Amino acid sequence: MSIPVVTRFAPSPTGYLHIGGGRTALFNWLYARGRGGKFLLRIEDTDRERSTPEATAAILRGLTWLGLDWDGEVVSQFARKDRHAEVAREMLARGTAYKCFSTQEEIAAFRAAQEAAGASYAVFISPWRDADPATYPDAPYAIRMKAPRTGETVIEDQVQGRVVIKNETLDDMIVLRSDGTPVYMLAVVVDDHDMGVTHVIRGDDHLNNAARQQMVYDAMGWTVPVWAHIPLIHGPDGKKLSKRHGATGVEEYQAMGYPAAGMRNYLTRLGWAHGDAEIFTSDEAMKMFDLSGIGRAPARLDFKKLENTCGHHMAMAEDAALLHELQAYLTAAGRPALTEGQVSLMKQALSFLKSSAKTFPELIDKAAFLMVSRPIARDAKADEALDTVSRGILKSLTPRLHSANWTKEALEPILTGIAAENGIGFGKLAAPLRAALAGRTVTPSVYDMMLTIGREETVARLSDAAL
RNA sequence: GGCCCGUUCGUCUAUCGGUUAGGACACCUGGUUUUCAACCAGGUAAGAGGGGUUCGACUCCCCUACGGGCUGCCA
Repeated sequence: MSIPVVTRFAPSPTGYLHIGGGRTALFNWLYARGRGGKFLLRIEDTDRERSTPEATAAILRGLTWLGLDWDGEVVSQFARKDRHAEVAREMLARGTAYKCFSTQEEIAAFRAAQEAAGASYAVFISPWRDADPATYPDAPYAIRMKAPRTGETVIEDQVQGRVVIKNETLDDMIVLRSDGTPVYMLAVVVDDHDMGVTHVIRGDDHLNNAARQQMVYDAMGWTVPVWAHIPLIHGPDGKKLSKRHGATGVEEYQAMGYPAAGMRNYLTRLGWAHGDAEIFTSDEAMKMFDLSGIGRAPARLDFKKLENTCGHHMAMAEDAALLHELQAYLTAAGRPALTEGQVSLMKQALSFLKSSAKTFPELIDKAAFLMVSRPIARDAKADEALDTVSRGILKSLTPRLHSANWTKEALEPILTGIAAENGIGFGKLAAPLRAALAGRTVTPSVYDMMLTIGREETVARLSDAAL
């Protein structure tokens, strides 16, 4: 009987949800959900200067769009500052931390002197580390962890393997600032411990930090969680992902019209693999997901593959759900909402539209024929397709549509018949039909369009064009 | 500067000492077709470089190069 898995995502609310953060959250979510565990959310808002409620809201929106639901209340790290300070005091009492009266000026001077001497970087060891409390001045002090100076700290990482850090390369990190506020490194450990986090899955920019955090666990006699430091995501050029690569915020992807299921699938496969599995649902991903499948090298974003993956999910989606997401997309992208009439037409059209669209903008574009109203504006190519001969054919076609059953089976012989009578292939007939029905020459199948808009509208559009 | 991590087709990756190095995206060719797409079939394409270890290395070790991270009273 193993302990239930508890994972967490702990972003800093200093901006939107970064795509890399989204993937980190996704991995934590998949791992927990696939094992009947819990996935918690904690906002690391201890930096009061940079943290904003807007950023927190944006992060929550991003996670929600991605479909990553968390358990329980969102924890504010800042709100727990007293608890953090309490632990710092306990470390003091246990003798695993000490009061350091060195001022920031003194520390800066030490580093400057090191640099001036041309010496290689040296860790700062506070002179108060082993000082007699009797010598303590009546001055503000910070609390520093009394870290081991010899030996090594070993991080058994599920992704990176066994990482050995020599203790002499680490300084005695401050756990409580002289103003009494806790430092991030302490806060994470205390929070993760108090929240019962069993698996810490996060970016590998924290790999080195893990050593110092592990020292805090040891100092408090707490159980060290399972570590899994995952590589960061890079831009297409292999450099760290930044604004110049284009979209870095999760919400930007929503606004670009990628379906969330496709996004999840793509992000899951970015830096993680399970044999040849490429296209899968979230349920399937939960079953397959494991830490051992995570790669150690940073992955690059590939929009082409993202689109392809999204195309599969678009086609897999259920019409009703897809319609909802389409409407959410229109809102997110600031595009006009569907009218009631368009919604009902869309319900019929989705079944064939979704099979070939990869994104919502593409879906909308293919649905142009049901978004327009008479008189239908035509582009240049559509005008070209409606030459005199074609108009004549359309004119002769409309009467036959009045009595026809409105099914593809009934319509097909009528259209092919008209084409044959005029000695042209069906392709030649389809062009003016597209032009008449949609005002453009690139459209879904003419049958699909006719069936969707119905007899009355079809005849009206054809008559308009035949004039 | 020090320490840590990484490097298989253009991209995401499989491989866990012995394979014609597999799959997916992209690309190219052909097919299907009512346009675009989708779809089907086929093809081009990879172990950063150099040393070891071994009967045998993509796989293990070392060096170099390149990329990334950490090195704060930031998170």
